[in-house]
Amino acid sequence: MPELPEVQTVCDGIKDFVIGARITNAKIINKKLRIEIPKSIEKLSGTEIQQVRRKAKYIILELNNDKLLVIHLGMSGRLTIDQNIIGDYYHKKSNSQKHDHLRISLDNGYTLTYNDTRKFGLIDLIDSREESSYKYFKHLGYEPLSENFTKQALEDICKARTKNIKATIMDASLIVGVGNIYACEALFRAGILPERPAKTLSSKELERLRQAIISTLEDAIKAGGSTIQDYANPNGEAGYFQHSFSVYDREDQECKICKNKILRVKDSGRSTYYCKKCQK
DNA sequence: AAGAAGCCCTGATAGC
DNA sequence: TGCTATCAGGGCTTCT
Repeated sequence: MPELPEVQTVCDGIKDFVIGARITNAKIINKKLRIEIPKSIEKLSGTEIQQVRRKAKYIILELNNDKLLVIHLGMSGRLTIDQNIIGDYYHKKSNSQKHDHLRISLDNGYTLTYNDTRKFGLIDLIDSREESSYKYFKHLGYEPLSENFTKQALEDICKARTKNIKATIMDASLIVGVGNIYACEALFRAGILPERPAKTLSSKELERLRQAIISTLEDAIKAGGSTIQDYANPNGEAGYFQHSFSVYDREDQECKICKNKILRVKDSGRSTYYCKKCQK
């Protein structure tokens, strides 16, 4: 379940291995994902990867042919770096090959593999000039870690909104990158009940929430940073900041602040964890 | 227009 | 033991 911090960690982790490298071979192993992997990806041999960046929860590889390789990890997607042994001979040690979908061999001896058991991810190849009009990008909301995500921005989002605050901050057309885990964590950190309609939050509460969203994501990125090595390590696996979750997946356990039991409720099919005493 | 529900998928787990 | 039912969840599509 990668969210923004995990996606950022993956971007940071693969950078050293792919930037400046040329693709020697791109092989689609299983095209079935959220959308079919376009065949055009197999014609990328000779192309250089110039930059790696994140947009919402998408990973973007900038190529030197004015194309962007767009990757979304969905629920269970993984990008791993393995070392080729001889030329294109592929020696994968990091995890099972069972759900491999795409394998990109590079001229520096490394192989980038996309693996996704649940097939909720996406891999696409688009023209760099169409980035802003791309179907999956054009409706994206604020980047929470950008300067655009101001106090005023969050107030405008919530001003007349009747749906609850948790669903609001998880809505990618409003704010990107905040999934179920970090929505629960940020609301706990801000001391706000998840089910409250967005428009009932005061200006002061919204500012507390904004700062909680930012700090929760930043802390998770910092924690992820210490596991960057693992992405390069064939045996490694970068995980969540899970040792420090305050409420997520802690039903019936003690609240770290007040010792009351953490509660779990279902909200539009998603589990929501919170502390009834610490969150108002 | 906004919000809620449905759907995609597999593996882990619970229930019989 | 081994089968079957349930659940998890991001994000798009469809319905209200």
